Amino acid sequence: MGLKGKDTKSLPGLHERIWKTVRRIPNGRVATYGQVARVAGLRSHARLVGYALHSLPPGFPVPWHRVINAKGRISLPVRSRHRQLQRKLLEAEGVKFTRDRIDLEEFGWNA
DNA sequence: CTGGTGACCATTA
DNA sequence: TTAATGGCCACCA
Repeated sequence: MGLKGKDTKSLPGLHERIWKTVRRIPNGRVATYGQVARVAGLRSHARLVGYALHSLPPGFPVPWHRVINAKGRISLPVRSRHRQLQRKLLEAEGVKFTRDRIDLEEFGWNA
């Protein structure tokens, strides 16, 4: 019954769906791209989550920084400012990094 | 239509 | 532990 990956064509506003889901991640917690995709009902669209966040209008009320990759790391380019900003925002919420990694067992969102 | 791209992921070596 | 690989598919030029 549910969406099995291919019938996403008829779904309108995939980006909105994704943003909406990201808005549900609690303060001080993180979710992976794949997890966001699953919760949004878009199984095989982990990459689209990254794309959707990338194309997020500046100042749009979505906690994009709470989304990281499956390894528990920030996916943004090492050199970019956004990467530093993301880490800063997370640490300000109490998320701890061990080297460059976040313990998903401890800070992962229980959706 | 076609082909390239990517803020991904699970598996394998 | 990291690195490579194949799959994934909406988006864009």
